Parts: sequence; structure tokens; C-alpha cells
Amino acid sequence: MTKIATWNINSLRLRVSHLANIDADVICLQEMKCQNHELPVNELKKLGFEYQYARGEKAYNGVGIFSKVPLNDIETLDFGGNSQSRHISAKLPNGTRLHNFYVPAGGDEPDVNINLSYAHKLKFVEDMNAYFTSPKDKNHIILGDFNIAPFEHDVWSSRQLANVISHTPPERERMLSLYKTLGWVDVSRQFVPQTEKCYSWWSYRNKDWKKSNRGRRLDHIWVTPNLQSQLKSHHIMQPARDWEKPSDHVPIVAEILL
DNA sequence: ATGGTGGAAGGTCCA
Repeated sequence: MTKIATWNINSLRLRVSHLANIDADVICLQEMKCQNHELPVNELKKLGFEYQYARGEKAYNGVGIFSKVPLNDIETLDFGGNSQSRHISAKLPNGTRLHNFYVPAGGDEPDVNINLSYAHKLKFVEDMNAYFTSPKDKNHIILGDFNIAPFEHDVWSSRQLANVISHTPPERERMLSLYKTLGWVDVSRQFVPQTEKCYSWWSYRNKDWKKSNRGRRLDHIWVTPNLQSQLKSHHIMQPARDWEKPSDHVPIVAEILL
């Protein structure tokens, strides 16, 4: 049984101690916001994450896979085509390739003609689509901060967010197109019915995130169909949003028989 | 309609 976690930590150096609260064998982080030589290597080792595969970047972005067991065949790819640190993958001991993604947020204005960030986000997902249309490996887990809430009950109000980046039709269409490439299984929706609200992110800009509960499901774990029957449990760590100096995202942990 | 908060950097950008 392997427990795999994903979390947009929004600064690894600031929140590394919170990782002690996550019960996982492999933790995939996004928005580490540090360079590789600035990683808190020893703190991570003390938590049991002896094997550290990071693709850092100064101040922004940054993805890493931190594991209690050795992984191999590390690969970093340039989805979106601007060399930001938004993807890293590794092979798990059974040969499944684990991809950690940090999809661009895309800015505020949902118009590709005036907002280059939004255009970049759409291209990023199109590149993911192309990659998984003819992947070189067979079995995959993809996870991370996809910055898209694809379904109606992945946001607090689908109608009010219809023109808000993270839930616009062009993003949702591209994500569903990606979803069809390999017949992906959306792990969270295996455990939480599609008719129920389900969130992994609450804005810092809400006075009381729990009371207003205007969340979005931006973080995802998808597996290829061969792993569907191997899924054992799934946990969105909502209490993490109340940790001291919280990230605006909470960790998601999936337990999979690999 | 607006601004609300947070992290890192560093005289702002991105989320």
C-alpha cells in the first residue's frame, strides 16, 4: 500500500514543518518558491523523506517529489513552453510514472488577446493533452495543482464563476479533453459523488474561509484505468486550511495498492 | 464595482 500526497505548499521553507502532519510515503509539492540549493534538505530527511527530487526556481513556481522510498527515471518537461518549473515526474518502484504538475493560474482577465497568462495556461493544458495522447509509458498517476475546477460542484457557484479563471469554458473543455486521453480516473470523485460540493482551495481573501466556504477544487489526483481497482482510500485534509500560517490549498492523500 | 490577503523579493510580481 502506498500513500501519495499532493499539496500546493506556497513556500516550502516557510511550511516545511507542516509536512509532519501528512501521513504519506510520497509527497508531491507545488509552489515551493525556492531554488534547489535552498531546499530544507535536512528537515525533509528528518521527516523520513530521504529521497528528494526537486525542480526549484527563484521566488516562483517550483515542484518537487519527496519520497521515503527511492524513485527512478526522473524527468522534467517544459509544458507551456516557457521553461518555468511546473512539471517533474518519476517512476515508482512498480513502474508507474508519477507526474507532479503545477498548471499556471492564468491571471484575472479571461481573454487570450489581452491576458498572456491565460493564453499560456490554455497552451499548457493543450501540451498536457498532446503528451498523454501518445505517452511513452503505459501506467501513470498525474496529480498536482491543476488550477482548474472542471465540474459544477467543484466550485461554490458554477454560475457566478462561469467567467472566472479556473472555471471558464475553455479551461474546462481542455481539461475534459485531457481527461479522455487515457481514460483517466479522477480519484477524488471516486470517493466524493459528483453531486456533492468538493473543494481543495479557499482564497486568502475571505475573512472567514470556513463560514463563507467559497472554495474550489483546484488540486487533483488522476490515475490510469489499470489502477482504479487498486484505490483504497482518499483524504482531502480540510483542517490544514486552519494550520498556523496556512497555505490556501490543502493536501490530498490517496492510498493505492501498487 | 471594488478590494480583499499572502509569499518572496527588494524599490513589485504573482497568486
